[in-house]
Amino acid sequence: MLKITKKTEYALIAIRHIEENNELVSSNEIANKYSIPRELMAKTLQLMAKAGYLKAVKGSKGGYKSQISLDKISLKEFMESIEGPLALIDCHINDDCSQFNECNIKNPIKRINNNLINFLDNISLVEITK
Amino acid sequence: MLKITKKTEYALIAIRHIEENNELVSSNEIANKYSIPRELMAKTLQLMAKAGYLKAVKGSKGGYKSQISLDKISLKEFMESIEGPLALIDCHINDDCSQFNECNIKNPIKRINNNLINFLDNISLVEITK
DNA sequence: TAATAACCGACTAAATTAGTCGTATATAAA
DNA sequence: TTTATATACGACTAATTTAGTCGGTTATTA
Repeated sequence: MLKITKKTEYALIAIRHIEENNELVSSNEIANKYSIPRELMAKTLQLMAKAGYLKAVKGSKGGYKSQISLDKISLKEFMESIEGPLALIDCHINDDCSQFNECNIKNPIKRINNNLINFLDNISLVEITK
Repeated sequence: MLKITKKTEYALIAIRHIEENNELVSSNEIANKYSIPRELMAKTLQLMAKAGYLKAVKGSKGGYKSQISLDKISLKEFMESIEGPLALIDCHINDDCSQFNECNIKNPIKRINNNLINFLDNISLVEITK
């Protein structure tokens, strides 16, 4: 409960590592250094590149470099671009809960959810490098 | 990611319902009203009784009643008594992460985790009834 | 042309969460 | 004293989500 996924965890490890390297860093390099499964690290980096956080360079001697300032991205934004919308319970995202009408906690939970989102939105990615 | 479980969700629904009823409320009653699986609701209520939040009365005409003031319990405390310790990632709880030594985000995540726990600890259960 | 790297989708495995079942015990009421 | 209804509890299965793997493609450097 309330866990972040490995994918997000690996993404954070990668972004910090890349941020602290001026040169291109390959997926393999990161996977080895932090004992992360090769393919999974690769996939995650591809996601990050797609989201615009990283610049990818193909081919031998290729790799990734950072394309953002960490202080401009919030943890909320970063996580959502990797995992999709965040919410404590599903009905906050897709509205199709069969129990919805009778639910007596939907409003309170929504309020708490918003506060949580807000909490994450106020944490900048720079925090990860400290 | 970052979801609360159904068990916790059902527990919150139940505690609010019970709180708004002076009389004994049975597991079946709650399960029916909110379309929650009978057995699961029962199990969850038993957990809450064990944790001391509810008083259980056995037998026909039995059921549960509240044994706490919601304003004295935090959401963190309530959730943990149902699900066990909260943490964004496992190494905060059990320390046995094989990647631990090289991990470059362990401290930042721990800090963020503590803030999150703190956030939940500052929300009282009364919030659920508003 | 060989080696290395990103790219991508489909797939399998593992873990967690959700829900079920059977059985025991307690109590009220017919 | 029997029936109905309730909590109590552990073992089990099902469903969903998360984690990880595999095969094949394109791009670039040496």
